[in-house]
Amino acid sequence: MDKPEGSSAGDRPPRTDVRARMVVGAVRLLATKGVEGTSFGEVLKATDSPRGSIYHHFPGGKPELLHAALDLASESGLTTMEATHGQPPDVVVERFLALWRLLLDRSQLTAGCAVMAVTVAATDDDLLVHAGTIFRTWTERLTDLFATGGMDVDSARQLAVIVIAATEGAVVLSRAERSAKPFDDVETVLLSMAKSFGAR
Amino acid sequence: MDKPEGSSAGDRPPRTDVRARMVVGAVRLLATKGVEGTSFGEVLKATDSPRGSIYHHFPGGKPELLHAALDLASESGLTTMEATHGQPPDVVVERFLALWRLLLDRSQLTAGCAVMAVTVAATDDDLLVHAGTIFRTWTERLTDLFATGGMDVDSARQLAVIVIAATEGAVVLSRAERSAKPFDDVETVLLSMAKSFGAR
DNA sequence: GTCTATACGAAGATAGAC
DNA sequence: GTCTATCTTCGTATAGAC
Repeated sequence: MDKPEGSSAGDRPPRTDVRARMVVGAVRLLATKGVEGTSFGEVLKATDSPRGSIYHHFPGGKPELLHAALDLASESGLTTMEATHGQPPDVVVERFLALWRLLLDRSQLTAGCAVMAVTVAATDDDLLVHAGTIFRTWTERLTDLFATGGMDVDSARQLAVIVIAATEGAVVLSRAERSAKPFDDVETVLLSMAKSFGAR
Repeated sequence: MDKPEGSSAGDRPPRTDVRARMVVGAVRLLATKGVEGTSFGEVLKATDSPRGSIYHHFPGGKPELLHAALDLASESGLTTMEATHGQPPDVVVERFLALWRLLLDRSQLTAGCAVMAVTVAATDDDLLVHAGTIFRTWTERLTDLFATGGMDVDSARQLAVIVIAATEGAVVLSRAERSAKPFDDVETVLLSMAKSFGAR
């Protein structure tokens, strides 16, 4: 996980990876404390990064950091989805939900979705558009997977949208209520839905 | 809720209502700009209130303002629900969705849910608990309405949770994507669900 | 009940040394 | 590439006059 820190020629770049660490930290902070709580100070403290390198790695300041965090969050969702290619709809739904359950479990119900955090804070217009693009991409990807799994396109899109909306909402409910129950209930309903939808 | 503060007996209180205006403004700001954007400065500007009266009306400072905003948001949801007492589940769902659609329409897709905004920002523990209580209360109330409408209690609770989760999520998606389509899709699915659930 | 003035700290951002 | 120092803006909060 750490760098070789090579010396001579032909070697890999120094790879301090401070930037990457900061982006990961930003995603985590967004998920747990929102945009407000994702100050450079907090990111630095959480990732043990040198203060002097903030504007070296992020000349665009905080917006650039947030955009980078959105990209990372987006990818992590997409990666999970790709892994379910070829599976039937209910399995795709199950895996998608498992990603979020893992987030809730590991954080002891203190973390949510970084993309949602940015959407809700909505300070910057560019950031809102970026978040919207991510949600749209997720929806399209899920739709494709459901269609590949045998569903007709209209049903596939409807299922994709409600899976994403309900999951995002469920994460918020479980976080606020400090209980996994809302998430469990939503999971039960979504799974049975995917099965009956899949029949079409 | 407020104290008479009167001098002599029987007279109406001065009713400047500055406090009430500020709370309404705070709810709106929370829904559109999140906790970060709901500074006293913004609230004052938005509600055209006198700066000097902030700590007169809210001795507890910003947390007190946010708690008051949560209470108001909670009530507005509950009021809408009460109005559907005795109706069948799909009508209850329809009315609940109509409340959120109105919010999206009137704000031209720029507003979301104030309770969610507080949950996601999660600065203060008391505020998170308060938000959780509201979600739980909404869920219980919806469950009652569905049960009264003829559903068995387990189905009623499951339907209540997914309606709230999916609606909250749909509002976020539509806001971020600047399109009512995600909300429309979720509405379609939830309504057909309420109908088939209602049969049990 | 509302005003002004002000203290205080946090956060974003820049400049120049090392 | 990282450091320190500094500037500015903003938001919360208090004090005391009107």
